Amino acid sequence: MKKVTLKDIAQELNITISTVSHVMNGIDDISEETKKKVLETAKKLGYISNNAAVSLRSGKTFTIAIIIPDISNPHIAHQIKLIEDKMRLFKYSVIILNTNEDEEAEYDAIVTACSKQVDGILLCPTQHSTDNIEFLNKIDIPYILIGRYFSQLDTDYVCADDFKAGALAGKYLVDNSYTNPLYIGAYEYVESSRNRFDGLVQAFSEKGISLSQKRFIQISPKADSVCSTIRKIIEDNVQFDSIVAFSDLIAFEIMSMVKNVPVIGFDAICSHLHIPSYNISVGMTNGGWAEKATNALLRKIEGAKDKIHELINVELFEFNN
Amino acid sequence: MKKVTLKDIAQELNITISTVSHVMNGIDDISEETKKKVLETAKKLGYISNNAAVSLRSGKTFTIAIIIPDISNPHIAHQIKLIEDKMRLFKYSVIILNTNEDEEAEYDAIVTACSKQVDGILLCPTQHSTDNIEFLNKIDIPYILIGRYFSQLDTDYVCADDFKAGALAGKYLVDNSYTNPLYIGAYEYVESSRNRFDGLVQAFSEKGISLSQKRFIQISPKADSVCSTIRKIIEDNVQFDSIVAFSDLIAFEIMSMVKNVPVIGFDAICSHLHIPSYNISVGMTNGGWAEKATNALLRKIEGAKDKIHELINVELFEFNN
DNA sequence: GTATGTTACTATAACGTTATAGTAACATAC
DNA sequence: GTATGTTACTATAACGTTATAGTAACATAC
Repeated sequence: MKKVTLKDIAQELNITISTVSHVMNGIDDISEETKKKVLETAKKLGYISNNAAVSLRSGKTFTIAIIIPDISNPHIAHQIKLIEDKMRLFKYSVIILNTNEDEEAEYDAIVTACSKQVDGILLCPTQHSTDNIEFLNKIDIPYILIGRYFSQLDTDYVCADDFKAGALAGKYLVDNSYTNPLYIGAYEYVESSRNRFDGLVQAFSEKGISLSQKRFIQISPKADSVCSTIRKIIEDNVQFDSIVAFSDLIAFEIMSMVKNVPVIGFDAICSHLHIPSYNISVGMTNGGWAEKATNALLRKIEGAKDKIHELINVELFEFNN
Repeated sequence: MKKVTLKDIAQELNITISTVSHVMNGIDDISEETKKKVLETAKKLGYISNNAAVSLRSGKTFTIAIIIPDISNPHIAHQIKLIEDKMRLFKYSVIILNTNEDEEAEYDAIVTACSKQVDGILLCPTQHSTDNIEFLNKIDIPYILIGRYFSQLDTDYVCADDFKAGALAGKYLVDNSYTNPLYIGAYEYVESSRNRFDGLVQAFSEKGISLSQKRFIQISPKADSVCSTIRKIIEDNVQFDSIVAFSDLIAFEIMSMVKNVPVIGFDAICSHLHIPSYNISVGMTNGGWAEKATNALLRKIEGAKDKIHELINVELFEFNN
């Protein structure tokens, strides 16, 4: 890779690197004439600043890391698209790190992010334990949890209102006379999964129907596990008249196996993907947490000390494309 | 952010930074005893290497940039997931930059990538012109085109076999007695869109049916444009008995508007997203270009000089979940 | 005519590493 | 007993910036 440095510009014009640096950084103690010459020469030579050097000296990288379970989930991909677009406006770049729901991979991702000297982190945590959050606190880097939070920890977060989401799904079911739902949720540590179930239970109890904890079927979000979970339910002859799934992705898989009952998902993937199918989903309004998470992290990077606890409003969508 | 440096470790053990650096980098001229002490102290203090300093000195960042039109496209998101997973095995991190099909944004993305001193770039080009490719060549950075290539330029690329993809769609249609298809493609500069149409034409001509260029309806990939394009076709009373769309995303949108004819898309999104719907799509076999693009870029970064021209095989899928 | 301020620069060190080149202490060869 | 080799380090400079502190030349104030 060809490298043009401040030194090259300075030599060409017989001035010091300091002067060139001042021009480039808009420090206003350089004459208009010199400024113009520097800018012209920079353009002529094709100068591109060296972020490594800038970072080493100034401590800023204008880079953030987004650590998420899996960017191939369209809901996450969509949120990340919005974040990247917004961050770019503020001159930040985005490093993507997938954890695949693995706690150790998450730890490695945090270390990588720190090694890259990122200015901040957006993290959708695996939630197996709170270790990695404590690690983040120890190294004292600005971060915001996205999509999932720990009720027992006082961290900054921007998440969907999962309890309300579950309650909306529940309300839809009771209103349509489905009284025996099954909830297919993520593994027990994921609070958003539990919160959605709790909301569901609440909606039913408001109508005088009590849902047993046994209606919560736990799956791990690994390959094939939805399939095998559903197969087991059918083999065990578990009774149900409706299904609520932890996510649209899971709901879609269930819908391909179970045809005769309504399946409600979460994330409202169909609001940006025009999937030609009937789909009921509870999703966030106003573009989800992307915008608020971006703003929150930028404020944290700038040193804001207030706690950010945002629950994004949700609504139920019935898609029929 | 708390910073532990090599200096801190060296001071703690009364040795030089050089020695610590050698241990950290596995340069094998340090005694086992010292190695052990260094490693222990590094762990105790929570040392994380400073990538900015490493990069400045060594010239390597172990970071690559992926520049794509829009990561919220599930097909792209899926490929990027595979790339990130693979790159991570080789200690590389991935910066994502969306161009939104905008040539200037693409230029900015390249400049950003260079400023971040990435070791290489994977680019799915906007193809408005060849300017940005020439820019990449000028700055002489390892790069591989993904998903789209320029037939008139001798750049490295890993792409789907678009001509064959179009031919497969065409074969499916003729075999099922659809003789009057409409092709809804991307704007004219995107060669993969044109190649798919050319394949389609070829498949029909093999059966003695000649398709007019007027069957190629061009849309820009902006919001709402699919919708308005289709609406116009219907208003103009254009006759067709089948539709081939440039991508599954476009196909899905069309399917929500046009119900009575088969719509064939590309990318086989349903092979990893279990969308509960009937969908015909031509997609890449063996996981797409992710794996080969990753390998190709890594080899280029290591200095390989041979040209990489890979067309990934495609097949037609009929999904019915 | 001295003090004070402004303009437009420059000089220097430092950020945290690693590449390069060195060296003291000891071992081995003949 | 000299030459050669090996082990386990160390010394130094440099990567490309920016932060900090300076200064010469001129202008203005009273």
